[in-house]
Amino acid sequence: MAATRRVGDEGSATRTALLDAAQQLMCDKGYAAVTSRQLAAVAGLKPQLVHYYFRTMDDLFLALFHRVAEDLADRQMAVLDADDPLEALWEMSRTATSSALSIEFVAMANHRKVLKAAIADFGEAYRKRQSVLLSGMLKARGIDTAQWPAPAVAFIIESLTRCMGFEEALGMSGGHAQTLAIVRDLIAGPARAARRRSKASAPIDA
Amino acid sequence: MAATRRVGDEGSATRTALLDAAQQLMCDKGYAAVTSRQLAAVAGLKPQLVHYYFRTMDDLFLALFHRVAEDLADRQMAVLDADDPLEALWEMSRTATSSALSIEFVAMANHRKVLKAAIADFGEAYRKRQSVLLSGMLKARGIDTAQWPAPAVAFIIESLTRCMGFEEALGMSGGHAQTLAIVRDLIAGPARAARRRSKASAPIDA
DNA sequence: GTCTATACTTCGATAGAC
DNA sequence: GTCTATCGAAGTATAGAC
Repeated sequence: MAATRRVGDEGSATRTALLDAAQQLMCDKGYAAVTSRQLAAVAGLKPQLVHYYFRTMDDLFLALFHRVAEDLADRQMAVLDADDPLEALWEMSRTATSSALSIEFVAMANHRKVLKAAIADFGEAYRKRQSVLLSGMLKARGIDTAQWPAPAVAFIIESLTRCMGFEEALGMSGGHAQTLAIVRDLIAGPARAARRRSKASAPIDA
Repeated sequence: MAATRRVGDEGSATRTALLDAAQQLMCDKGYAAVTSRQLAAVAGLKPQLVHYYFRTMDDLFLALFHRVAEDLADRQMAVLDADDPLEALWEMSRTATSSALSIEFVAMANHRKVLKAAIADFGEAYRKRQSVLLSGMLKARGIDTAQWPAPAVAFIIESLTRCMGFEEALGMSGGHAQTLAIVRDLIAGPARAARRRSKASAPIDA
């Protein structure tokens, strides 16, 4: 019976090593490569230890997700310490949501029910915090939040960074440079953006 | 040897049935559920027939991808026949790139090399055609394409629709409604958008 | 074209010795 | 906590009869 099974301690070095190996495998070869056997091979351990520390593979993926989610939440709040918080938030999104790991988790959600719930929960919470952060940043920039609501901007930022990460991983690049230029202008602020463009006629929304 | 193996005819009804079953399985349970056994079970056939029509699972996924890619290319060109091509293009992206099938293919690219190449090739070609279509539409709307280059707009549209599809599948919704409202305004055109907003002060880029 | 039979591999998971 | 041994299930793929 499952209830009688032992489970290794949370602080164990072996447990951490298994999570590290899982993370590495997932990035390099995709989540399908994260099996108890391959995992053990990478970590230099026996496959059975995986089941000792994490009863099921679902438990392992869940533990790994929570570990990276916590790290992401920390990095999210850290943008407030930056000189230019808005730019920091954009760069944080670029490196975080577009990472191979993040892509794999989203991809995995479809076939692992417990992960789907965990990812959705964290995603919504992350989006809410992002909206709060952005709300302040947009106002500080003098941007009309009635026209550009913070939750929309949060979604747009995550969409752009996530998809660019996707496509970069595939080897695609069409439209990336031009999009980055637009974002650079928007982040730089109205004044500097205007100077960047020689003939700034007919803005899209005016 | 592989070269001596037989391969079923392209026009075969059984072959089509297998592709249909693969498509259904992929949408419902994710690509990991598309195995020769489960495939045959859905189609009411024997697993070995999969290998008769498609020597390997890679071949099957490739054939399915090309089938949906062709369909997507057709729908892409069809937007030109619409009364409002720009809105048609947006709606087409909503239903096409955000479909569960599309998501699964992107997710699968990481672990199936042949698919990665096929998806990247099609993705770039699709983006290029989309840029050409959008270039005309933006000019017709009086939008400055120096400020909003067509490739960037193409990328942005695909990012937003794809990620919204993702998140909807996960059960997320934060920022979606607000983003759709912004897009509706942009598509409706400057004049109508201005009327929609009571106090349109300080547009983000002016 | 479709079937039966089958080979081989890898998977998740458990039991029990040490 | 880590090991050996092992189970049953599911995967891809092939050979050959009909």
